[in-house]
Amino acid sequence: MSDSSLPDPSWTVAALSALAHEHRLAAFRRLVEAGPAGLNAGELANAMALAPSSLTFHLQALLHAGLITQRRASRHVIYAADFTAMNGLVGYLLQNCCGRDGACRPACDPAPVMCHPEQKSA
Amino acid sequence: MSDSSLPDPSWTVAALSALAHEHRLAAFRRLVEAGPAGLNAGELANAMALAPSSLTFHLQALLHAGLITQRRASRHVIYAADFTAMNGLVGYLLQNCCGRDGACRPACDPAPVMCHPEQKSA
DNA sequence: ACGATTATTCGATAAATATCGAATAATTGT
DNA sequence: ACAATTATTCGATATTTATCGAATAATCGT
Repeated sequence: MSDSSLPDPSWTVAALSALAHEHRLAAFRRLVEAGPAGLNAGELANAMALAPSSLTFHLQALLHAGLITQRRASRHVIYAADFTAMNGLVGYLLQNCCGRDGACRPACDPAPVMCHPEQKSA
Repeated sequence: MSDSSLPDPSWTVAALSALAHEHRLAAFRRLVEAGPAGLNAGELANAMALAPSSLTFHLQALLHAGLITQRRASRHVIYAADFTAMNGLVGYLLQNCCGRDGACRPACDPAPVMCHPEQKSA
């Protein structure tokens, strides 16, 4: 498998823009930390010192770029990182911005790694 | 080994911002294509339909973020992609935005790859 | 030294982004 | 139904970004 359909440049720009902000990168990192369970808007706004309306503004940017998902649980709205989308973004960068002969390829470095991720995915 | 010093979040935001624009992503991709030899400002401005002053504006953004290098050759100014910097950016995303158990790891997929880039780096 | 070539800086201007408080919507508990 | 809780939308405003033409700087050829 390996879905292999790479994102197009215009989506990539949207995704990069979404992450290219201090607060949004921080929020996304927290959501990555939280895993599929996600975090609600209140927890997030509380953790980062931000007005609720400002946080919503940033979450909309991430949501619109498809990097996070949104669901409702009673009166909370829960956000979670979309790892598939992030996967697409990293894939795009590796394939288009790192040169043909892998001039930049940190991915395999940190561990011996046998190059066959499990990809559990929920 | 493995330089291991990861970029800090604030540099990461700068690098993401630099790439988060249609023209800059396109320019960077061309520079990646061109490899260490690079391209001069004129070739770049010509290839993309952009006023020279506008291109300079975008190249400064990439340069300031450390994603490209600049050197002079007679009356041309030649820009080249900095693969080490790109490496750092991808490394940051993989380590901080992809979950602990590698929820997003496309890097090892495309090729068998033996993970030893040359990194000439003049 | 002079004109031609190449690129950057300098205004000026238009457009997009980020911020917040106040008003509105959605949901729950009583 | 009503008050309380949680989150979003709606202005209003300040800041940053992007764009271009014109002026300046740097280098080359002759």
